[in-house]
Amino acid sequence: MQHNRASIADLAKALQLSTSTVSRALNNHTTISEATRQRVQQLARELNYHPNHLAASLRTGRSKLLGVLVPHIEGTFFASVVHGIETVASQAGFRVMICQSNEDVAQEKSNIDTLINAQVEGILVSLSRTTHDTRHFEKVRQRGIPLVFFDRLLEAPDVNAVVLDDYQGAYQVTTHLIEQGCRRIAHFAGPQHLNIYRNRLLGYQAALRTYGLPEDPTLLIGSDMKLPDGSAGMEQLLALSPAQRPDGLFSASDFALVGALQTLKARGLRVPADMLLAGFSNEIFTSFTEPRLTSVDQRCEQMGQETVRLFLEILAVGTAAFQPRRVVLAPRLLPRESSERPGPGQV
Amino acid sequence: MQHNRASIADLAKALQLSTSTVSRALNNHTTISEATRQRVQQLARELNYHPNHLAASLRTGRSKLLGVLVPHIEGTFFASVVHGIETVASQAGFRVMICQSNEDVAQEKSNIDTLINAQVEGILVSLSRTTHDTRHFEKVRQRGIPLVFFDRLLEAPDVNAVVLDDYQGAYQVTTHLIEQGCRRIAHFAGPQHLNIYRNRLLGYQAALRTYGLPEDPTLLIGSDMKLPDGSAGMEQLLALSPAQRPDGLFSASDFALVGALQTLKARGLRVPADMLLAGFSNEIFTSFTEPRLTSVDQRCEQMGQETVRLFLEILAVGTAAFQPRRVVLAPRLLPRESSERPGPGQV
DNA sequence: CTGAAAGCGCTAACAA
DNA sequence: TTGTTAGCGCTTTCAG
Repeated sequence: MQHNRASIADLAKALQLSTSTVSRALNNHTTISEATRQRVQQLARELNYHPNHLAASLRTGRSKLLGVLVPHIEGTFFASVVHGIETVASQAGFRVMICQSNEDVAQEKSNIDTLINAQVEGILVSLSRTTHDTRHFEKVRQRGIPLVFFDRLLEAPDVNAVVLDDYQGAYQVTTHLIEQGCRRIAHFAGPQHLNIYRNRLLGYQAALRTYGLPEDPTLLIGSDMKLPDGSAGMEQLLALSPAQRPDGLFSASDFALVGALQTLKARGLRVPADMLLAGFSNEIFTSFTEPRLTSVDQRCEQMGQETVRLFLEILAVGTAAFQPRRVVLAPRLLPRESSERPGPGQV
Repeated sequence: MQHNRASIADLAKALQLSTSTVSRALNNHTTISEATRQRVQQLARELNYHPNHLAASLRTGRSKLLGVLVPHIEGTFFASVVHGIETVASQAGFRVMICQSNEDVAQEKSNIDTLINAQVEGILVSLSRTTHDTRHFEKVRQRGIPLVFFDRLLEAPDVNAVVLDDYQGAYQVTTHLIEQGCRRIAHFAGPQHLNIYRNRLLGYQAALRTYGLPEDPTLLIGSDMKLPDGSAGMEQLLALSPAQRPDGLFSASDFALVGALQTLKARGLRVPADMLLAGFSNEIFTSFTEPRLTSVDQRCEQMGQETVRLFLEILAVGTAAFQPRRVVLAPRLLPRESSERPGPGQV
């Protein structure tokens, strides 16, 4: 007992009991006398006993470990989703193991191995930006480990997933801009192999069609959605002839939107007087800029919670028997100053 | 092999070898023939073999697991520190288990248990805001588990820690404000039982003394450092008589500073014309506000990296033998528009 | 270079 | 209600 690490065997010896009895007492089994239970738990406290989860997991085949694989945890979105995941997971007695792919497929692959080796009972994943196929998830299926995607995924028939209705969110925000008077709305689109950016583009286009507005390809700018991409995109838009210049912008990312805003200001243009702006994700800073930026809430916490719930369902039913399901969350438009129709009293 | 989960025993049987030989082959032991090694690794690949870390850890007594306990992962700071931790940890072959205390001592306590039970080989921790004593870390010491604090800690003689020189950072930023012309500088201070906020206050006071400026208690406002606290604090400052009103503000948190900025603007005051502002932490949004906010870089990534390095050192030397050490990182002042001396040409 | 055997700490039949 | 026994998958002496 070099380091004061008592084991069940230690307790058993000290109390003249068998290890099984001690184990049962510690786990509050029903088939144990109250007296023994008390004695055991008392001594456990005194000796500062801590169960060895490794050993228990190995024996039971249940690690009570849940793997989470995200592109990164910077920014509001993934941090909040992870928070939602932890809340529900810990309620269900699961510990969570978080891995970051850093938007890199290679790391995503090796993280999958790490999680499998750690014997997680399930994997919750949001794909990296550089992931174009999901063959590396085959081994997860093969092993019968429940797999649930959230937010970012590759379309496939039989996947479990929790996603935001990005199409609907984009449709709403675009409609909002139109109703505020915009007629030429630009769109900053993200990598189209990712469902989220594709759906945001589709929602944008659908809204234009609904209102009979033309889709002008010069107003559609694809990028990686970082802040500098937004600045560059806006430069591109401002280079257009006055007739071609948009009166509104819907960016699929708040970061790119801030870049656009900064460029507009640097050029002496005003928001919303000269152009209306709207983004996506409701990053914390959208309320800190001037003007505050209209955005779409992605239900981050709820997404995390639902993802775990879906995992728990699969676990209960069994991977083989479970009918793959997709949970779709409703987005929420958050109109702010950046998309307020310039009043008649203004210049 | 219900789920295609091959074990060493399976490989051994298939190859007519002993499990020990297979184990050695998989772990690239030297005492193994190249031919056998190839055969084993080949089959392992074919059967999609994944080692069971649980079993290996149980046997070797080395989990290769590192516990990280943070108040939360929202915001730039902790997310970046965690990133730094993961980088160095994974290089050293450690997996990382992240727990969030949600700024709650009770959760901090139970997280400690979780980590101990998971058999982590070390614990890296930044204290929750509600932690006033560290008795719950006693069991970590008792078990001889290396313990390293970072950023937030309670002063004690024998702790291992990696911290920013908050005193120096505060001293620099306050000096900067003074050099920009401020004579009455307010300070938003955080909970004083936390080293970081105490040291920031001390640095602020030291700078005032250096320049012979009086310390006016009406300019010192303590709070929880959230955004609304900053708004309230600024209300309080603006309620002062013109003679008492400060011409500069150093907030120990960027969030509170944004609150202050918003209140100033709402009252029709301008920054930096009417008041100079500076914060701490270099949150991402400090570059998104108008004006951009002066802040102090906390070396987040580096802090994470150094914390792991210190842990690895302790692990190498042994907890008992290791002479507790404190690593202090140098802050970096980032002057931005919010603290630019109002030029003579301005109103 | 390879094999036999023991055991990490725990749980769960089965037996008493 | 408690004890006996076996074994989860792996590593590691010790022997050959």
